Amino acid sequence: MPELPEVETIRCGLEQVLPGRVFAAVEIGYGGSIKDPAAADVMTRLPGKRVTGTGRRGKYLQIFLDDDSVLVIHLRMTGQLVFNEGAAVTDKHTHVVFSFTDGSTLAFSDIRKFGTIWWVPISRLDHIKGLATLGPEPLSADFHFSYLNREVEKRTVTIKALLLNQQFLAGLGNIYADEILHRAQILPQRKARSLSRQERQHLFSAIREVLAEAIECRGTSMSDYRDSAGALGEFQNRLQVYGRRDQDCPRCQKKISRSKVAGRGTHYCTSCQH
DNA sequence: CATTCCTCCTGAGTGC
DNA sequence: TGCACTCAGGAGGAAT
Repeated sequence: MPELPEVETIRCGLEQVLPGRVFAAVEIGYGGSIKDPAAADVMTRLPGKRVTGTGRRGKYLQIFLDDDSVLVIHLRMTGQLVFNEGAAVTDKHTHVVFSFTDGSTLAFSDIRKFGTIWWVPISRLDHIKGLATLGPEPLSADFHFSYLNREVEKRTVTIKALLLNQQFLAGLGNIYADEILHRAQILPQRKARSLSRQERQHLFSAIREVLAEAIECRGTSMSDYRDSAGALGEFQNRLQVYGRRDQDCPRCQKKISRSKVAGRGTHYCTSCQH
């Protein structure tokens, strides 16, 4: 599932190829992927617009256009966004294909159809609710220890639930929440406010370290994730707990546990996480 | 306001 | 082999 490192990897790939290209056509196989405006509007009005750059907030990918509008794409669980210098490689899960005037294409595919595309003026970006209410970017200076310390203190939920809350912090999903808590040696079912000051500091560092390493590895390809060139990431080879139920903990060699926490399948080591 | 539950969707896995 | 069933999960919205 694409989380911050995967979306950032895709953004980085698109930044290399999209700026300067001009949309020529939009083919829509499943209009449900386009939330706003109506799919027909995108088909008639997007052609002629030129890409000026790319951006990302949390798991929201942004493609900026020369009329001060922006395409916003959220891949949710199984979405993929693949650029091709020629015709798109499509299957029954390809829902939208953007073509550029030079014959190149950008294909949006999504098995579970949870992924969403918006096209809005930059001035109306805050009408996308999930985007408007996002917490700080974990790798930016907006995210600092005193913020985490303050937020953790006032929450009654488990620390796993808090890490998954996009309003607390932008971009974490199920995989990295588990990996971060393992690195910080904190059990996911702990109440957020029960963490000691030292645990909060370990957590703060773990968030930034795990995300930075995952970006360096170009993301985690457990199942569906591919980068903008259709290539796999590498971080699945570095996972310590996620998807490793009953295997040995790399830190202490005890068996990894899995149970449901915050409604999500959650992986942890009862021996070295406390 | 904070939190929990339900919903969207399809493919993979399980049991019979 | 086929069928019914459960599970996986991001996030919006309803319910509590």
